[in-house]
Amino acid sequence: MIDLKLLRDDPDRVRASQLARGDDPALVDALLAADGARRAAVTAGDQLRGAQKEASSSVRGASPEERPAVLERAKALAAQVKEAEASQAAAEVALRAAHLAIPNVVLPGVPPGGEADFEVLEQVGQIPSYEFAVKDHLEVGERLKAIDTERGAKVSGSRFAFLTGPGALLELALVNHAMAVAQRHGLVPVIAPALVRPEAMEGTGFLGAHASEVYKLEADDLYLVGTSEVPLAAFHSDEILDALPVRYAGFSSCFRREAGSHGKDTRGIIRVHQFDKVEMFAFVPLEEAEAEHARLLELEKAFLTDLELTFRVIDTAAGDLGSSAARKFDCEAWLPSQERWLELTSTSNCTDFQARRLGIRHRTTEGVRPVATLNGTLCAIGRTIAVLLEVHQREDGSVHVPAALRPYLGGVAELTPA
RNA sequence: GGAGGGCUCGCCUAGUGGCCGAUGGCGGCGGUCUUGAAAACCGCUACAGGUUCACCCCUGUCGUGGGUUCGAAUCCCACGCCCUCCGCCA
Repeated sequence: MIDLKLLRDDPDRVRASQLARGDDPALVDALLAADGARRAAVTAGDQLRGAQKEASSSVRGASPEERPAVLERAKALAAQVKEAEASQAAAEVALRAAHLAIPNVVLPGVPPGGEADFEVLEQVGQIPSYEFAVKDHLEVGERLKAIDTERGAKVSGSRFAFLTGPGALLELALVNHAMAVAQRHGLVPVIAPALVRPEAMEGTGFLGAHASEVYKLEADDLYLVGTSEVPLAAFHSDEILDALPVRYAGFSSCFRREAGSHGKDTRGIIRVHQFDKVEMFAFVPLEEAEAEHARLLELEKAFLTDLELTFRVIDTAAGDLGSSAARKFDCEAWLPSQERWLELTSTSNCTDFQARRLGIRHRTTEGVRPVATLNGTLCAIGRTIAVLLEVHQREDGSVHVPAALRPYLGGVAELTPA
């Protein structure tokens, strides 16, 4: 939810943000109108309630003669209060609906436009070249007996895979390395629930435009999370935090319906319904959000560098931001088999948008204020394995293991087909 | 799945129709005292909304929603959540 004070003070900024995202600026005016209507309803209700309160407390002191008249007056006011409360409730509902319709206000500097309008900030490493015909990650993985998509499909359907042998060990190594890095930088390791209540899902903004991406367990009114951002954000919901910053690194399985991506990335494990991920999450004062965002990006870059991958960093365009994000940086690694960049990590500055919905605040000298929330991928494991297998493959089918991962793999320097 | 118990201000707790936004303790903050600290004593100590430059003031909030009533933390109904015991179970 955006800050209504900002909207009142500077509606043009919100309109400009809507335009940059390619969303309807008229929604901003609808929200302004709903806000005004609610305020009028609240004021009217407060006055009536005050009068009614006075009337009912005068009932006790009334003499027997005047009692019937006083009671009559109090009753009449009670009826009016009831009406006023009904219209106040209606105004609140209308305001909330209008409020939820507006995504976060983008930060200055975010490129306007859609998915293709990102800005490349930097490239780390050289695009690798190979003196043999590169295989894609599935072929490499199958020869290593690390990935089994056929049995994944047999057991669970399309877009499911088994990680076996070296594949499974690689996952554990990546998790361990990610958690070690996280701890070294002061993030608290967390194993998060993958099933959450509707409030958590809604509060993080995943039930809006992307609701069809989400698995829901109807019988239990629970959702399967698509990222541990959801449980990590909701971890402190309805709390007033004493000391900031608070930083976590959460591990969980992630579930995505991939409803709108038929025919896209169908091969291998680049786009599957279930994968595991280590996600960073930070709660900081609003003024420190941008600095924290830079910090999360640095951690992501360092992690990819540890894995000896080539990647570029992009500043995502406004229209490609999630509804909660005010700015988003993606790290995209080079995928040799397709000779293209593939998103491996993503870090979003959600400013106070999620915190407002989730009721996460902290005390400042000016009072209790919503915090800023930020998230960032430390390691999306399945996709990272896919890229590692491709980038570090050799002609003989073996795969070079980056030095950073060796301690977690019994010291081996390469994976070889059995 | 079966049977009970409970949800009040950061934590614990008092409170069975108007004098309750709500008692007391702990914790926290400020002050007195002290070279400093502790102890003791005094004071302050929820959030949201409306109005306001600000103070004041007004309104709402005792798990949530509804009902009864002139008036509800207190009575009624529904729901949610937490806990305990039994059963089952990684």
